[in-house]
Amino acid sequence: MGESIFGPSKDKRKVLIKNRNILQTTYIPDQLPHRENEVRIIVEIITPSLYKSKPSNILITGKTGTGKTAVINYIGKELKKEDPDEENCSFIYVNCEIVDNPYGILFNISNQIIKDHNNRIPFTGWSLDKVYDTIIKYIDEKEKILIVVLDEIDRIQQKNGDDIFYFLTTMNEVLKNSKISIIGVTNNAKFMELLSPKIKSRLGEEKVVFPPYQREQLQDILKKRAELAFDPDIIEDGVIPYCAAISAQDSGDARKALDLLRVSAEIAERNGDSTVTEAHVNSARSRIELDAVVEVIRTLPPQSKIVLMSVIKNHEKKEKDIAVITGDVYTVYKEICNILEYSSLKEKRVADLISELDMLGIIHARVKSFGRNGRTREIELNINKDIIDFVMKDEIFEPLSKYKVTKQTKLL
DNA sequence: CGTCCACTGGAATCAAGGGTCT
DNA sequence: AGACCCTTGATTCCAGTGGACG
Repeated sequence: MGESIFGPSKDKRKVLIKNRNILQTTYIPDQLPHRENEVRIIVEIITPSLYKSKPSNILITGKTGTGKTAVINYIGKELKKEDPDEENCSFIYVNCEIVDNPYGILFNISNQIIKDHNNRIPFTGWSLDKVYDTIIKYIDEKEKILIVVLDEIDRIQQKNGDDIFYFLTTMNEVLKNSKISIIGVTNNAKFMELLSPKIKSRLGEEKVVFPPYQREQLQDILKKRAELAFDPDIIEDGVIPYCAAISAQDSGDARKALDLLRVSAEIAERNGDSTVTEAHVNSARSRIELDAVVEVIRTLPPQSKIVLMSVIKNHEKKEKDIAVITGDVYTVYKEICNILEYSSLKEKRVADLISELDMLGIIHARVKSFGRNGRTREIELNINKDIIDFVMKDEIFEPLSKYKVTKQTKLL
């Protein structure tokens, strides 16, 4: 038998994680420590659905990683246990981060209810009215309560206004035998303020706020998961408190804490170490940050990459204390498009792309008035040298290797 | 104090690409 | 085949604006 190229790597690698699933963020544990209170409140509100009467709509808010999604899915699972054949109520979960347009939402909801394949709603092609009518008809026949969870609900609002909420909340006025109640989930505390008053009062009949986890609570959560995922003595003593402390410091995010632990263990595995130490946590910490940004940039559409590149080029050339502004970015942007033989977008669109990059946290762009010199955005980079290098290495920029910003841009 | 710059921010509109329905 | 529908990305239009300068 020949030597496998995987041989050395396999020899070196020790399996430290006994059960990988448990450390994934999608895993729903059987119990959610320190969220008993929230579970109880929500369960109390939606219990009527088991008796075919409509629960109030709920709006759940809380920062990322405070267990909102976990709690709601957990409750969904338990609800299904109480009513296995969905005689009285159905629980429907839609993640609006993934489907964020009205048609998509209705499509998603309907096809979780409609079981027979012939009556399914096509994923595009119909008018919204038709989809709406079909759903209404279908669920009214079922004579039951529908609990629709809209996770990351602020995403829809952001892109499409509140038309869809109007659709959804007025369904009850048309429905005779069934009712629908909505659970909105968001990490944007100001989400409510963006809604029209009518929708606001409907959607927010009940409100539940998830507080961030405290350090001890995070520690507890991690410990419970670690017991399931690892054999004893794999994780060194200080590691879990350390992970908890780090995550508690920045906003009590349990997802981050879990990621930290998982990545630490993965790094240890790859190194061939037999335990997970605080040193691993430290390297995990920077790895996670780096990976996240790199991933965002890698998947950027080409035009956004070019805009980002022109921001970078502007900063390379810029003189001390002189701001890079939208106009500068646009002139360089056009030159780059020329060299790359890409068609260039108009000013407005590029300005919008700049805003998007800002929202992704890759750049800082805040509006500032320069008096006589107008009012525009002052643009700064928010990524470090390594990541800039990564951007430069992107294959679409190949023809750019010799290029330097030569033209004097406006403010220089 | 008023002017006036270089945009911003929002809305309306268009074009292309995914479809269904008759 | 032709009429419609929805979404996305881009363009066009336009009123509005913070503050340095005169």
